[in-house]
Amino acid sequence: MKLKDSKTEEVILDAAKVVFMEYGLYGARMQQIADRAGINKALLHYYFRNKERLFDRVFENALSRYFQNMEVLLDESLPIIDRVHSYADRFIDFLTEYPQMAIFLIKEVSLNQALFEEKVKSHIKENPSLIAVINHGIQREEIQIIDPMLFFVNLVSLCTYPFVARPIFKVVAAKNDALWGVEQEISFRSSVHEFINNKIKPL
Amino acid sequence: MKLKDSKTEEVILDAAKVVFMEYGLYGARMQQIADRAGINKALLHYYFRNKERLFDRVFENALSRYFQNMEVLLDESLPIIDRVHSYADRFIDFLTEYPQMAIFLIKEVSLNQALFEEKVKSHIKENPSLIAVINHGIQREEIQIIDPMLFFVNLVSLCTYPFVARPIFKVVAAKNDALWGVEQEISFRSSVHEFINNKIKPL
DNA sequence: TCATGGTTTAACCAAATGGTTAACAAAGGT
DNA sequence: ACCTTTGTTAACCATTTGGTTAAACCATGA
Repeated sequence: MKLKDSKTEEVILDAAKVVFMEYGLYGARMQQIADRAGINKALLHYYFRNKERLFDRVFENALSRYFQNMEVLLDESLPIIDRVHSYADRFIDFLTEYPQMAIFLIKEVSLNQALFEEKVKSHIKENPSLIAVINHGIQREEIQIIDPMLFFVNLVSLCTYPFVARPIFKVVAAKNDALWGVEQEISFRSSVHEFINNKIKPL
Repeated sequence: MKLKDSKTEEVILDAAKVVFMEYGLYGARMQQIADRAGINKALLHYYFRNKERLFDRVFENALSRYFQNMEVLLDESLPIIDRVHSYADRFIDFLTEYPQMAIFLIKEVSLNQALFEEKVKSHIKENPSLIAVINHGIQREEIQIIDPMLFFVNLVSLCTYPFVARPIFKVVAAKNDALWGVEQEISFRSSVHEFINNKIKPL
């Protein structure tokens, strides 16, 4: 028998994404998700059994997106330093498109670190890691960098935290008659690339 | 009649701090707080009327602590660049002592930005701002810096995000046979100071 | 010692919430 | 037309949870 090719599942996932992103696993309400999806609450359970399973799916999708932007690192045709610059750009692109994603990950990870580690491990196995690529570049004597892990942390911090703490920065900016918004995106990006150039020395 | 100088209020606030920090306003349970404080749940309401008021007190305390470390900036006896370095150190000291504080602020701010702005405004009025101090230094031609607001965002990102995303970084580090923990604190601090020195030019 | 009033508790309540059930609608195969 | 499977809903249930109440507790001043 042919199944009714219902879009319901997708509609639910979309709604759940929005609600979970904003309120987290505990804060989100099943009724709220059902309302946003325009369906009866029981349908949520019909499709996803329970809240946690629904959340898992949303979280899994978010994680996929989060790791998707790492693929640039594999492009062997580019010098490593270019790949790092692209990586940073993709990272910022990604966060510009899904600004809540970072904070969503942070929030849930801080609540349930074990679950996160389990979920991330499979992704991390399939995906290239910036650090591995850098280490490879060092071994091939293509680049020089003091501490790859520290570089990674610094870089990701520079890229991510402005999105995570945007509301805080907005208040601070307003207080100081400074600007902080889309207008600053270009100089923000430049500052990240400048940081990369300061840290990675081509040989 | 003399009031029993009860420490109950303080005991409750301590317990509430821990629970709210971990689970946030919505995730925290009054019973959980009462249990941790070793008292009856009704006492919470006796002292703080309701959950939101209790949360407000905890949040207010956290905010005070958060702004406390800004006082270095006012020490006119120091050159501005030294004050910035001290500011960064205090910032990291603070987050080392209260690692959950940053993520706690972020989480609650993202849920209720209006409330945060209201609460922060009073603090921000009484406290010096790094940006204001830097602007002052530029005007006095003591230092040169391209974009104070951008510098502020970059600096705070470098200092804060490693604490916010510590669980994520730990997983990444483990995957790459790298280290990320207390042992790296010194080189982490150095990287922040290095960033400051790269950006601020004394005249 | 005992009345007073702040402090603390057990028991309770109403609302919210995740989840279930049973009935119904729709759609396809025969 | 009729049956079977899938999709959808309203009504319901059990539990959780923030909050209330009334009574007990206990230090103190008279």
